[in-house]
Amino acid sequence: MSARPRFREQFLQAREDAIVESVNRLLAEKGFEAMTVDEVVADVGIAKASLYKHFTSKEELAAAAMVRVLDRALEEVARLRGLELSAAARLQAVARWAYEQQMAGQMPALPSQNSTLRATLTGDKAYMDRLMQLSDDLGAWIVQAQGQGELNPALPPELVLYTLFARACDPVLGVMRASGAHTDAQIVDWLVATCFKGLAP
Amino acid sequence: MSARPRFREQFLQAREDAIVESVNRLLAEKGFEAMTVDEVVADVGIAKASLYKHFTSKEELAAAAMVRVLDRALEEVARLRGLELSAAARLQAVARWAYEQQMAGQMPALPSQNSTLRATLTGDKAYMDRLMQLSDDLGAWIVQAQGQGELNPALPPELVLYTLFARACDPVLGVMRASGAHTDAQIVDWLVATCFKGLAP
DNA sequence: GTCTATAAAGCGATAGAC
DNA sequence: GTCTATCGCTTTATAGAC
Repeated sequence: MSARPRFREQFLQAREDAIVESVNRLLAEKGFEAMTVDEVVADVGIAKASLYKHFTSKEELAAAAMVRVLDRALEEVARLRGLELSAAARLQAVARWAYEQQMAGQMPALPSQNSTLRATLTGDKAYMDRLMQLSDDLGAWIVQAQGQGELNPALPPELVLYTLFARACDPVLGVMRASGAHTDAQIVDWLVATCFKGLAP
Repeated sequence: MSARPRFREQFLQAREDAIVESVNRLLAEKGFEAMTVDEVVADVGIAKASLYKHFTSKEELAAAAMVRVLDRALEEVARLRGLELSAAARLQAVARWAYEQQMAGQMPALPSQNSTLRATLTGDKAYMDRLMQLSDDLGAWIVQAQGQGELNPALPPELVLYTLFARACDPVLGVMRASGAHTDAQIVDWLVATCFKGLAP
């Protein structure tokens, strides 16, 4: 009911975007447990109480960051849908995209064990909607690729899907980059190849 | 300089073993950050101050658990060396062993980001000795398998090694088991196959 | 060496003034 | 809505009696 709601809304939206972007980066850098709310507010340059007017808990911060990355993943999926590629080639492109995001420090990493975080995520409609949308999109490509003999049909589609999700946070990338012996592009190439063709020749 | 040192030593050794076994299980179950020292002492049935007479920090607890699992891995490697198998078959057997350990809740999971933990581990001679021994053993098999054309020679041996270490904590196993749709043995088979042959047919 | 009790510090979350 | 200041809880680690 304010006199000039749109200006105010835009300002608040921009601030929320800045918060989520910072959270995204910190989650990619140190993970959920190691990231503190104090770090986030210091990075954004606001007071902690102000942050808690936008997000009611640390878990909701992580959920917002996940919504952001899922939106970008869905954008990439939509872009790939417009290209003339086989289903397997599209899945490979998605995997490559995920590795490149991780290489750029843009892939938030969440612990799979934390129960309160899981509860917040599963209760977040925005997150669950996007997660299911992405799973459906990739699942269709997986089944299609298996039918075309480009993906092992003996593997359950869910296992392929979970494997792709897991490889998006593959710790091997960080270790290989830390060794400093190879270029980022070379590492990504190897990881994509290992994911789809394995370690065998 | 006690009057009956051997009895006392044996008792203390048994208590330390009980502590490390509990830590190993808790690390496999909830990870380093979520595991609290209070949980450990409650599980073992001793007072917290008593635990700190054996181990001077939570990080050292994790290091002791890692030494334990590395010892078991080295035992498995020694066992495999006695069998008539190709280098690639031995690596595959090691991967299978690691997945089975994880399935049994015996594979401790450490965060790769925690810096104080990393500092303790790299400063722990018992841990570093075993880690380097295992890396050398597996590295020899990797180079051998690549020379025999059973492993992709285009991949740097270090990438293969890190991949095997990473798959030992592969989160895909936990998600697949949670779905409850497949047997443990079937899941392990799929994961080993995916690791070496990839998602492609 | 083991215990009870407590110190010391970090962190998530909030109260209340503006 | 934003700020400062602080609460309340958890957790690691230790002091001191036995």
